[in-house]
Amino acid sequence: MAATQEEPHVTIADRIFARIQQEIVEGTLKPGSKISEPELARAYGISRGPLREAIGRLEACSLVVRKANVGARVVSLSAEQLLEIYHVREALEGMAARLAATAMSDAEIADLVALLGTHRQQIESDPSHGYFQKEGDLDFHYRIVQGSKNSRLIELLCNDLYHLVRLYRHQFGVISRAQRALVEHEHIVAAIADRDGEMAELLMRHHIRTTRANAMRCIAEREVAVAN
Amino acid sequence: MAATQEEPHVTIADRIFARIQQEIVEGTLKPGSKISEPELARAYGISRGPLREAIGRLEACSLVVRKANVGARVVSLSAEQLLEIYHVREALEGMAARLAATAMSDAEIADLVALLGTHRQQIESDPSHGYFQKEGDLDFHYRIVQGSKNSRLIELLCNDLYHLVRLYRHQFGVISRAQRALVEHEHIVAAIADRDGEMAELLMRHHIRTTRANAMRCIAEREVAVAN
DNA sequence: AAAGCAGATATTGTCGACAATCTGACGGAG
DNA sequence: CTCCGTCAGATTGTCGACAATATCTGCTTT
Repeated sequence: MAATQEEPHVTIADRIFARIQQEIVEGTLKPGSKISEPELARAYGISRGPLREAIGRLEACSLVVRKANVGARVVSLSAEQLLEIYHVREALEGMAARLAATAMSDAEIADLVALLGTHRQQIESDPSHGYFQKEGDLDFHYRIVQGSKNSRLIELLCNDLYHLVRLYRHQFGVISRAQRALVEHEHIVAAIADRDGEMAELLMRHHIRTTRANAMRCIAEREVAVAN
Repeated sequence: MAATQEEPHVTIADRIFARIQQEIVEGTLKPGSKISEPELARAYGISRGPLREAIGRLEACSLVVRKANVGARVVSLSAEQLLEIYHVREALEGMAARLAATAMSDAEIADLVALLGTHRQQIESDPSHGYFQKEGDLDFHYRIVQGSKNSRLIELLCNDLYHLVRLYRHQFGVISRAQRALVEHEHIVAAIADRDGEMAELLMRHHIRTTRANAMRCIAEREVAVAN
């Protein structure tokens, strides 16, 4: 007996859901494009039953929007909707940081410090940073949320919002400010290591507000570029 | 043309979803009880297809939990899970109050003041308060969230979390402290009327923390009562 | 020529049936 | 007597087909 391992018994709907989710997040299925049930069912060699269930779950994490008798389309985020998401992120991740400050074990905090160490190394060796830091940034936030030990918070952020975040990073070409973000990450971890939840929340919220401002600036620049 | 009225074209799955949701929240379907697909399909005179879709949506707002090849059961909240929900509520509703302080119109604020007036009247005329204030409390929170004008916040709180809140109020017999809650509500509205988002958030978070403490106390008392 | 209507086509919503899996009972071995 | 394997019943997962609705095409009308 390896452990109390509960085989989740993966179903077709599970596989299709994960697959379409990945294709949406990575941009293979572009925002605004139609999700045709017969077409996808043929493409994946499955029936429409499991496919519809998968689409339902995608709708639940707002990766697709569906209208009755019309069909589903990949979500296309407007700048306003993105702002709304950032407000939710600020609230939820702030709380996550606060909880993590008391819920994380010393070992987990040490791991987090080590992670930031590799990020710093990565940035100093390659100042052009670019792609890595994007995922590295999410990796950091992911760990903080996990550290809160609040299952509902974890599900909301890791299963829903982060996919949306990754999606819009593809949709709008948001470039992350790696060095400044890393410094802010280090401050947050320092507060958690101090077991100062109040400070961790304040720093996290400030960090996300800053990230939001950066994203909004990128989008505004992109829009004038498109207008030309 | 009456207006830009978009007929949402209600489907069977929509009706069944709303119906089961109501039965769960109101306690007709008790926590932990099994959701049998053949049984409910016969009871409602529909096929298993729309019913399964409805169950999927109920799972998305965590009113039921489902295991593959086993089935779905009405969610049964533990005290720990309830605590987690309160942390999420504190974060989200705090943000909602902050946003409402700048997003609500003067007319909406006036309506809110009027609502609290009726609550005060109700309480002073009937100090035993009891049932009414429960729904009155949710009504207040509901309006604040709507006032944030943040559609994602509105959906998270009004479509998901509030149903869970109403459910656990039935599951555990939590009695609300009407007078103190009303005073706190009035302070929050005062901050919103002052357009002081920072203060509105602080007061709302404090209010929810107090509510949480009250709920936890009620549950603890109930558990010793059950133990006897 | 543009707008509006009618029919054809395709897609979504719904249904009943079949296959895979879980649950519980029965019987036998230790 | 307890524990394990086997089998029957029921339930969930999946499939293909039918009905209801939306979309597109082409024609008529002003």
